[in-house]
Amino acid sequence: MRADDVREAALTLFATRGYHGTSMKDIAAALGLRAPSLYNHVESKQSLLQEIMLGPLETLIREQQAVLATTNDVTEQLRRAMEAHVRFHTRFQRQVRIGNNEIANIEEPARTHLLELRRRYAQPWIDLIERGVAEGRFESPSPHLSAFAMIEMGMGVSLWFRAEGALSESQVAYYYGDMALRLVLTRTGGDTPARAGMSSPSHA
Amino acid sequence: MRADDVREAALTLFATRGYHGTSMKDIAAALGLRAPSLYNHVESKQSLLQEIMLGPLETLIREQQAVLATTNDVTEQLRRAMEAHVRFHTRFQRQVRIGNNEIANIEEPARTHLLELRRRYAQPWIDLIERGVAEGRFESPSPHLSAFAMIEMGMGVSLWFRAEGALSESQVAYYYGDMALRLVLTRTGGDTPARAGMSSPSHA
DNA sequence: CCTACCGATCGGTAGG
DNA sequence: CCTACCGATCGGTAGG
Repeated sequence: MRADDVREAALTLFATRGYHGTSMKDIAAALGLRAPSLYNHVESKQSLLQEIMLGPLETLIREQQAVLATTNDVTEQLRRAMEAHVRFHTRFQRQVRIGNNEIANIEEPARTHLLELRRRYAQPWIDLIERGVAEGRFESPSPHLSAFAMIEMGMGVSLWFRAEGALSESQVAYYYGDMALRLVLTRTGGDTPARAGMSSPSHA
Repeated sequence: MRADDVREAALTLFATRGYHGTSMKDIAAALGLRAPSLYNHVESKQSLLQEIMLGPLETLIREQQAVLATTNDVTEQLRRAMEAHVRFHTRFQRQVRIGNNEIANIEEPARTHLLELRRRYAQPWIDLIERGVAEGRFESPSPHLSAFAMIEMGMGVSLWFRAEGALSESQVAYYYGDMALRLVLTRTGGDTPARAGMSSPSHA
């Protein structure tokens, strides 16, 4: 029995029953243990929640930084940022659900830290759109709103994506990448790249 | 003291502290009462949650039906559906938060009913996009995904909208209406209407 | 509308 | 890893 096993059990239970709807006894039972035994591996129920909520968000931010460094073309950066965003939300569905639903239940100072990490993740989207507008490639009455719309749109994938479903992770990622560009690309610009659609992704 | 006062107090507390994070004692205290007195007005804590989660969703569906009946033009229907969607999400922010965060805590059979109402709300979006594609006005590799993207995008408004903010409810609604069209309008179509932008809305 | 009270459950500790 | 146990809190009822 490792601490990660406890976290994994807590992850599934928190995601399906909610934080307060899950007891330490429930988590222990999922592992074939009694509740007090969990305290040999984790500090508290609250610390489990904080690790589940903060860890994946830090991963998401790292992945964003990595993907933005792969090109300087603002259009392609936006496309790849959305693809990475969507891939994350297909892979960490339980964590995203907890991250969104349990904000009221994460205690300070972790809560403030979480909201700060969220802002830190959103900022590059805003910057990207503002730069695209400055370069005349994008149009947006409010880069803030456009960024929020894109982020929220992609988070929704975590609500319905199924690995066994009709669309693969990559197909969904390409589709959302296209949609992000649709939201801001100038309609008359001769530089608008051909849209990939889902049957002919522009890159692997 | 009316039952509505109890619901209103529960609404604010559930939205900020979560369902299980709010006790009947908390709700009573917000009204200057003791917990047992609440049972003269409401049946149970769970019934409060169910009313808060189901009532607004029924309102949303009614408003959707009304707005779709105002025109037969599929483009204009989509625009107005998104505007109504966004207006709802600026006006019922607390209810939307509870509706999204407490799905694990609403008991059967209300939970199944809630999910059924959600499907019933999503279906006209899908139908609309499919019809637009059939008419050659929209393009979408998957009307389902396009619909989910639009719905989720608009729901995000409930997370950040502030009545005292820089943008009015109408400005945000127009902006999101434009974005919905951007997601599906054919780019070469001569029938694409001029976009309103936020400074010159196309209609009041 | 209140006080008094109920059984159940909670997160967590003691001690081995 | 367990049993035994703690104080606290919960939703709800009795009875007036």
